[in-house]
Amino acid sequence: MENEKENLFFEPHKRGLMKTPLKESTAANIVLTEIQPDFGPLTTPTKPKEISQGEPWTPTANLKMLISAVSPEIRNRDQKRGLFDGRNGLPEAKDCLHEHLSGDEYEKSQPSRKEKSLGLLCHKFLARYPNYPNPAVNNDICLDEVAEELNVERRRIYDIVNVLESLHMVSRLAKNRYTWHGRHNLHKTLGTLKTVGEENKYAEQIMMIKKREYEQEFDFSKTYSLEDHIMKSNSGHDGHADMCFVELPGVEFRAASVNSRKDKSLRVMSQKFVMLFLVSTPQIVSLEIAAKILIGEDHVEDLDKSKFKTKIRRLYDIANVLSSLNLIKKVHVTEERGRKPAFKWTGPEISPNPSGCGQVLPFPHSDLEAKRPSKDNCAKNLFSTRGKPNFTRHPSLIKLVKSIESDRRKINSAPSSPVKTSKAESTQNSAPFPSKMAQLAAICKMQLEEQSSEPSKKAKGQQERSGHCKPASPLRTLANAELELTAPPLIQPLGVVPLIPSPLSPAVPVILPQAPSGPSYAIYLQPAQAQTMTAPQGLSPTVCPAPSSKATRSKDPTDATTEKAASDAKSGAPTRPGSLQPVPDRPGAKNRDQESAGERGSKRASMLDDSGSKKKFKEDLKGLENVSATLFPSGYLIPLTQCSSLGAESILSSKENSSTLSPNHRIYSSPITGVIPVTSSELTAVNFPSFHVTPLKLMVSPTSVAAVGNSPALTSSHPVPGQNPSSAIVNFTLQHLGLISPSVQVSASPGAVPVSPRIEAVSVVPENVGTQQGRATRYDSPVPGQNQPSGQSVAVTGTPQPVPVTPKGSQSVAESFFRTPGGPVKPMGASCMDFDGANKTSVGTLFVPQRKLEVSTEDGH
DNA sequence: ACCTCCCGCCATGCT
DNA sequence: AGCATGGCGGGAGGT
Repeated sequence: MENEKENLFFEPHKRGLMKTPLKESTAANIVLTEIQPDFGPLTTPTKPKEISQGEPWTPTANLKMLISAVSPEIRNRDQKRGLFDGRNGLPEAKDCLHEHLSGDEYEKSQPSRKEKSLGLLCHKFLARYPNYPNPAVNNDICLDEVAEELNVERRRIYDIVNVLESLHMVSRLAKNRYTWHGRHNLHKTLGTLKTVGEENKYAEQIMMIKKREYEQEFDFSKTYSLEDHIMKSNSGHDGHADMCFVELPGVEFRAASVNSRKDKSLRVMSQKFVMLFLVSTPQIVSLEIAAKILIGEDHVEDLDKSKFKTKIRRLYDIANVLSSLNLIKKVHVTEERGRKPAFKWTGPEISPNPSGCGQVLPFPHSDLEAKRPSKDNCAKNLFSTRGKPNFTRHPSLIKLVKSIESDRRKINSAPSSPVKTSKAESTQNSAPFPSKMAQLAAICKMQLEEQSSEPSKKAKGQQERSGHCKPASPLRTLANAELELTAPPLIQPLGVVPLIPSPLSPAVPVILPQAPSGPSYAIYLQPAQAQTMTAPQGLSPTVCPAPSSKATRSKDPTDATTEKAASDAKSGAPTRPGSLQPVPDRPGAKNRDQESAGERGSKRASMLDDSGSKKKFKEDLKGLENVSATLFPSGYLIPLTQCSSLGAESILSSKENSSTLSPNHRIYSSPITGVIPVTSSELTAVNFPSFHVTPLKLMVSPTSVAAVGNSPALTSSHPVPGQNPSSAIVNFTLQHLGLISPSVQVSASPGAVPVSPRIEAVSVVPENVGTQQGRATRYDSPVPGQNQPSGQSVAVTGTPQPVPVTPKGSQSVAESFFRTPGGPVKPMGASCMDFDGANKTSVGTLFVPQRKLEVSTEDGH
């Protein structure tokens, strides 16, 4: 197991390389490996499924047990696998299954549709890689391999990868090969997307559409005009930009070039979709609106139903992936008309600028930087070369890029012939499975241990793992070590943590004392994930406000808090491992290097021009700068001391979520999934285009409320293990932080509680994301148990605890702070990045709808 | 009956 | 031509 862990942590892709060691771990793995070769899908195997079945579950019996416990379905799978294991011919195996199992049984054994969901698949996928991979290692992803390991058709992997690519979490390296960047670039990417979104006036478009709709309700004639209006406007200036794929500095190109094909595609749609969240005040976007806007861009004119339908389908695909990343959460917005599916942004708040202050990209750039105000400057100063500008790729540029890339690819691809590797890697299977196992285990663990007192330990363990650092592995590089070290501190709950004085000190041994406090784990895991994990089980910390709140329910907010925490956890979860970690790494440095920085730089430079349009950034940035400065002078701040960490987290979290927006926003912004923006203005603005300003009532379901309450701070603050922090505390904290408005308190009762005067009736019902289940662990999970009992480690990830309050912000914060490109030091940039948002805001404010808006989060289905 | 969205056909475009 | 990508929408599972 250890080996596996190491491998996993270090470099996911490496696993393939590492495989050998992995194999050792389990005989089964070996078998799989051997078997796989037979398949010999040099080309892309059409149906990995078969293959996969055999492979995946090699993991330890313990894990299996856990998993089985978790789900009967899983159990069935295992059974199947067992059958397969022996076999060389998959078909035969299947037959056997059929024979052995009665029709019903067989059917049962068949994974249900849910099990095949893209969200779950994405979770599995994500579990294979660390949120913050060590750049030094090559984190290559072989699509074939992954498809096999996950037992899905490659087509599905493309869906996931395309979305991840849109976020620059992966980049195409060559045919069949992608490089995993994890979340290193995420913040930056989001910043860029936000900027682009602003440029495109998405917020305005949203408002227009809403307005239009609103009007339509009573007046058809108007509708059209409005629509046309909107559409035109959109298509007009923005249209062009929209079509382009927004690239990030370090990561992007290949994909685009490769895919020059259709820039609209899932990738672009994904980016646009994300932009909508980033620019809208409430950060809640309904599918309907998103689809309209996306269609509008392409073809304003026809809102053809079929087209709309197709768009919606795609959006679901994208949403599933984003949900798995804990960036969004499914909610329902209820308006007069009825209830509409929508998604709420649960990711970090982002400043308009390319966030990456010191981030990742080393390439110098120009325009963007120049434009960028302080943030960028900060980044620049800190890292001269680094600030990468973001830009939208211009079609014209694409060709150039392509040629360049093609050359590069040729080079890259040659070596890569994926197939073989994959097989070889197949060995990895062990790894992958472990991850799965880990996830499952994590879930189980969470359930079992929710209440266990040791969360902190687990967390630590997980953290390390998650961090992709392999705990004991000799392999670790300093960087990793640093990461690990830093990460934990950040992550850990305020109270809990100990140790490492500062993230900066890399030398410090990673092991954190695991305090009994539960929260610690929360830290590791990003809230979002945590949630996810839980949710599936029904544990849903988030969901159940009541339990969490028990401590003190004095205010509903508490409950809300819980939810939030959960949601946060979810959101954070993906990141968990790394999220907190301060990864000093320079993301992708390696990869980049491989790619030829020079090319990129040049490309980018050219790109910059294109992107150059973003003057907005500057403005935004300015605002952000101020904010950031105010909030956190420097990333350094973050000595992980408990106290400090808490403060930082809270702050950060609040920042992120609320982002730049006005104070009001903060409240809303809270990562909490269900949370509804308390502030009436924001909500109204976004949601309701209506011009009339009317006070709205916010109806918050308990859950949602709970969510509100959850603030990262809380999480961090509460050392208490799994249990939710007392609601009172939470409330206090939140309020204190500004996450929640005092007025907002949430009531436990299911009924909605009027929050702000303005809001008349907004009810939020938390829905859990469908995928929640699998999410839990990522990378960490895979390794069941090195040091810790397998279960524990897993648990960390998945801790179901309801309240793990990891603040989203914490994650982001951590990232920003730690991420110093060069090293530990990167104060300014990070800080800058995180806090931005204040300035922007709100177009939406304009309209205050009289309508009532209800936002409900779905609990797990 | 509606919401989701899996599944896989088949177009597209690179090699 | 062969293969990698991925657009697309039928249609089915879930609720």
